[in-house]
This record gives sequence, C-alpha cells and structure tokens, in this order.
Amino acid sequence: MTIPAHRIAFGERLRTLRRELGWSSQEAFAHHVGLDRTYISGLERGSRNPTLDVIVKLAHGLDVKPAELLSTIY
Amino acid sequence: MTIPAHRIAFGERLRTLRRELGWSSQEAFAHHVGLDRTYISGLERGSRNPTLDVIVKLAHGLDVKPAELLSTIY
DNA sequence: TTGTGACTAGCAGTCCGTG
DNA sequence: TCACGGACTGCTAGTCACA
Repeated sequence: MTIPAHRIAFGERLRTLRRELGWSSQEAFAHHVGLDRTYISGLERGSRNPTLDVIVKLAHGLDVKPAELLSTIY
Repeated sequence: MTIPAHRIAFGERLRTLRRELGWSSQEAFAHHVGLDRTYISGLERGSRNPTLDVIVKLAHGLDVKPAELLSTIY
C-alpha cells in the first residue's frame, strides 16, 4: 500500500504540532482529543485517511485552526 | 441528523470557491474533479463528511491549497 | 440546475494485543 | 513510548432514479 504524499505531510504536521503543544506521548494526546491511540499512530504515519470531523477534532485538541493542520499540504 | 457547524462552513466555502473560480454548475465542476454531481451537492450542503483524500482532490480541482478550503472553519 | 433517499463495497475509527 | 497486527462496527465513497 503506497501512501499519498499529502498524508505523509499531514502526519508529520500532526506529530510536530502535538510535540510543540506539549503532548509528549500519542496516548496522552489521544485521550485528550477522544480518539484511539492506535489511530493517532496511524495518522502520524500517514496510513490513515481522516475525515473532516476528525481533522476538526484534532485541531481543537491542538488549539489551532483546522487550516493550520493542513498548512504544509499541497 | 444535525449537521455540525464546521461542515456547513466547509460547504459554503466550497460553493463560494467553485463559483469564484468560474464553475457555474456543480455538474461541470464535478466532472472536472472526477467526482459525482450529487456528491458535490451533498458536500456543499454539509450532509457529507469528506476524507482528507477528497479534500485534497477538491483543492487541486479548484487550484488552491487544501488549507485554503478550510480557512473559514473554526 | 440542484436536492434528496437509497443502495453496496470498502474504509474510518475502536479495541484487543505484541515486541 | 511507539509501530504494528487482527477483528470488529459504523460510516463514507461513489452512484442512481427521481423531484
């Protein structure tokens, strides 16, 4: 399964923001935003394809605008 | 089924950009991006919850960055 | 020209576990 | 602390007929 470039970019962006915002573990952040830890792991590696609802949920948990989460994607 | 505010905002943003970019009908735009006309209709009204892959596909069809499509969402 | 209900295949998202 | 796998349920992608 080849992963699209935009998903890799999204995953890296998510991981960067999570750490910048002080969430040192995926599990703590997952609990914070109400998502599963294995799902966060999959998102950060680009193997998962999140819906708009989830993107917004993640952005809220990171205290940034949803557009900010996609800012590195072309 | 109540539609989340962020989906309404996304739908309105999509419709606005579509028209601004010169696609007067959903059908012409749908054909341009390779999606079904009724699916575009559902997105513009917020009844559909698109995945990241779809959001990126729409952005490319509108010749804007994906983040630009979410710029009105909070 | 667009909105809507209904449909199926496949994936989004959860929960269990391992190294 | 994280990557990864299997199994599961509900929901999304994609499409059609019709108003």
